[in-house]
Amino acid sequence: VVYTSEYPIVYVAVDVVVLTVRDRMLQALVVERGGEPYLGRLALPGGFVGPDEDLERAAVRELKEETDVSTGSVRLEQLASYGAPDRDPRQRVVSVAWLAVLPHGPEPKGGSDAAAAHWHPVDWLSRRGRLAFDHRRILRDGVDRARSKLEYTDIATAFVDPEFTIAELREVYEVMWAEPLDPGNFHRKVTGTDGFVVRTGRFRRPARGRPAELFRAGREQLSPPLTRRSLAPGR
Amino acid sequence: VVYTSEYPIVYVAVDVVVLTVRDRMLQALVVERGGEPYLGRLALPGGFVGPDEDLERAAVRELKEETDVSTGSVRLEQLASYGAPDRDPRQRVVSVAWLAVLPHGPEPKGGSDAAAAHWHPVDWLSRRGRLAFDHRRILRDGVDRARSKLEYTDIATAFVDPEFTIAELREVYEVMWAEPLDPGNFHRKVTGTDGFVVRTGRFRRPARGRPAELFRAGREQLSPPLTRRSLAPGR
DNA sequence: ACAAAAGTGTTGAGCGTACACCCATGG
DNA sequence: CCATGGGTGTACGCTCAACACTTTTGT
Repeated sequence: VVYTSEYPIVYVAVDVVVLTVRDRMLQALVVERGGEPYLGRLALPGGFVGPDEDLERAAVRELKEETDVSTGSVRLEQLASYGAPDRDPRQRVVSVAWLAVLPHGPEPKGGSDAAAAHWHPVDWLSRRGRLAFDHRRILRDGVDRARSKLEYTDIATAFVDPEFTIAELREVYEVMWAEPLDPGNFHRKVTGTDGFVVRTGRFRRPARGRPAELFRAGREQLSPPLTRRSLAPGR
Repeated sequence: VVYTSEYPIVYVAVDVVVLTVRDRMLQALVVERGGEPYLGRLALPGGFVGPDEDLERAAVRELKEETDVSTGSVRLEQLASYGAPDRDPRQRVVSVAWLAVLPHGPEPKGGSDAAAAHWHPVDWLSRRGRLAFDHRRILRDGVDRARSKLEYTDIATAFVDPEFTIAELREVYEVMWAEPLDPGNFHRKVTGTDGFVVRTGRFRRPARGRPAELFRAGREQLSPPLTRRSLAPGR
């Protein structure tokens, strides 16, 4: 089938910045490109939008094709669109980028594929990792967005399991902001911020020490926010 | 000329939410549609992206075609992209929306055109104004963005002239948040927030009362932010 | 002199940082 | 018993909302 248009053709794609915390590092999901251009380079998962496909649905589909994550546990949010005329050497492509946050970095699908997806630390990707297209920029924008949303939304709860301890939540903030937080003050602040977390009454036994209470995520917008200034001041 | 593609064709457009404060009201620039679909309805200024045109450049071009504003005094920021398959009844169109903020709502160009642009209060547009396509949603997203950016950026300075008084800046906040602010505390907060505003040493005489010092905009990011909570609490 | 708007002083309340301390478990 | 991590108590310092007050103009 050949499609025709009286206007110049612009392709529309989606790319997804998929973030997780593994081994106390912020990591992102990338695939190795199996074709030109940028053959063999790392790239964000993504692809073209289907003819009658909603943009968000396309992002979900691309994400599912790379991981085994169930849709329910993914939080997808639109980041921005990237449309520099020369961002793809083949033809004009405008890409709508999305941010997804997963708990615990599940193993990606089909590890034997040529285009297998892998987790890599964001620090490494943005320094030594030579990403295809403008994906380094997109990754940076996604990380910046997640980092700032920690303050005024419950996005941190998307990095942990549905039931989590306050210490697990604290680890997310510590990794994202790359600084240690006072455990006591963090606990008080999180449990004291209106509907941020909800007690379950159940507990989990850590390797050592007193059992920690399990919580579930509450409302999405935090007020007052958990400012970085207030959680990680001088030190 | 006819262009061909082996993939389904998606058109890429830009739409611009242009905001200003006039007559103590937040107003937006809209055009009356001169063709189908939505003939005669109000719509955000916008149009298709040129074949080798950057997205931001397309937004600037559309804005210039409707107003006489010089590029320098416009602040453009990407809002989001809208791509529901049925958002345009003719064909698949993905629109990249932008936010622009102007001082004082200059008169739009070519007031005699059928597709003349006009300022309308945002309140009216979002209630009684029946906007074309999903532009009501885009307008709301743009207003929400501007409103929240008042707290942690200097976006308010884009609503006033390059040299402005603190009272003019306060009017922007009062209109955007729809609540009166304490003049004294506002003055202290703004002048005390590190590089937000810079004294010029010059003054302006108001109709009545003591002359007000003129300031210029300083750095873009505010720290600490001017929180709405702290500026407009109980009352 | 008075009204009006700009701008400064002041104070009590509340928040948050730092750190001490207690709690509950495993070894 | 000790070590370890979970969680609470507490006090000093800082911010800031409220509002009184001073400054500088036009009429």
